Amino acid sequence: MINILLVEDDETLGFVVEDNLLQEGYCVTRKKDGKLGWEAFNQSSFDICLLDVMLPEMDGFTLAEKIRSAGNLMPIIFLTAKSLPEDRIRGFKLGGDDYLTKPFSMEELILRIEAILRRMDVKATASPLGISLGSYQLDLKNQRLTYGATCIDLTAREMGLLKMLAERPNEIIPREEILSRLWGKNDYFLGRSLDVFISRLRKYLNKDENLRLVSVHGVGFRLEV
Amino acid sequence: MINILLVEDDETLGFVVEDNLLQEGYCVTRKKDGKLGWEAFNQSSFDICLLDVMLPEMDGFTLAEKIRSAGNLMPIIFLTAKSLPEDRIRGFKLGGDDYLTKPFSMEELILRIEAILRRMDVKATASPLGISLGSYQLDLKNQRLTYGATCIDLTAREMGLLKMLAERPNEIIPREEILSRLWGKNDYFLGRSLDVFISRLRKYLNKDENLRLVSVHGVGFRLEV
DNA sequence: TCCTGTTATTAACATTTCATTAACGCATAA
DNA sequence: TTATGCGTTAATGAAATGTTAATAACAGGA
Repeated sequence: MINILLVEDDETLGFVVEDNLLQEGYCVTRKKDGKLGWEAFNQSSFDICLLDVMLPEMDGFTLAEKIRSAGNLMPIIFLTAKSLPEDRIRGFKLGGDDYLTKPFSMEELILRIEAILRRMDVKATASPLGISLGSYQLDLKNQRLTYGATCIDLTAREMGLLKMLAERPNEIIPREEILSRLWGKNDYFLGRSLDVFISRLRKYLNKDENLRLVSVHGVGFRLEV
Repeated sequence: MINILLVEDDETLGFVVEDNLLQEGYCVTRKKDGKLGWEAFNQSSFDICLLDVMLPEMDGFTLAEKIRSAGNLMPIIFLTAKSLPEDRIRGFKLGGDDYLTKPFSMEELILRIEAILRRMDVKATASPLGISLGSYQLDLKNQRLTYGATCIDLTAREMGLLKMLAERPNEIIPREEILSRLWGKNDYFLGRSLDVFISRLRKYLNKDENLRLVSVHGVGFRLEV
């Protein structure tokens, strides 16, 4: 379980960020000013900090300095409205830290968090490193599909295709979209190639009765769970 | 034993610093340019870095960035002739780093090193001197691989590669990442060179049945334990 | 400087892997 | 029915990798 300390005074933004992170499977502690953030930091242990820069009581940079001078090297991501001069940014990045200028997309924030956790080699076994598919488990990191004790190593393309289908289950993914995203172009032969892969995935997935890879004639494919 | 990586091109200054640190009981590895420093970083493990900023081949900041983006949070002290703007300094300090303007006294340098090590004290024990690999033991310090009574002396590259694989066992390490971190660039021939090393490591590791160095076609390699 | 041993790289050839293409049969829709 | 789309298996060929040997680069010593 990954613990995140979020210090943000804006109620709306804070709620949105917290909510999204919770949905991603992270454990979030939210504080409304620097002082409360500092107290929270001292009371339990976190894996990563998200600090707003402009905060009441104690600004984000000062809080970060206190955390650092307490000997803690945990990664910090600053959320800031004003853009910073280039060399200051560079300084932060050297420290293993990062910063995001508001407004930012949650997608972007989550990507950065994941990147940092990966860099820190945190064994984030509970996060989106796998997708469960019925009684199967798709291991994105190791590019393999496990079913009980048995596991099937997938090729890069098989993985890409299955991931694409599994990310949007019970939804038609158009052939056109698959081809353009995975193959980059869309001609007759690549279309046939896709069919070969679909056929193979069906074979891999046939252990689970209530997992069907259905084709929608003339449109695309749907992975039903 | 505290390992220090010192990257300094000035022969005189480098010698003086190294000598003083040795007398203080530290273990020092000295390199003459950024590129060599980066290689050294990848080949063994250090507790702290002293980087000159102005270096041939690759400057100190760039080297620090590479170290950080390799996921390493070890403290870095920059040795610099030019003084830096205030907010840049602040950025470095947030990162647990520090900087000294030349000329500096050895006394001052040693005080800063001690201060940083004290701050890190909690984590000081975390620097691994060896990695166990099934029934093998990888001795980072002596750069050798032991299996029962027998031991194999590894070359620097063999060590760097095996270390990289062993640090993240059961996980695919992309060819691309290996080449860019260990070799610094990624062309066809270096790729073949990597294959030669993989082949050799397999030979070294074939005593232990349940230790497999698997290749993932088109992606990279995985060391399974 | 010239050796000499060590190590990394390149060459050369064998082998494996995998996406694509081919081939044939069935299903679907007009 | 007929044309087209899809399912499946097998054949093909290009690219990636495995392996061994030859060469190049390099450091250290005589």
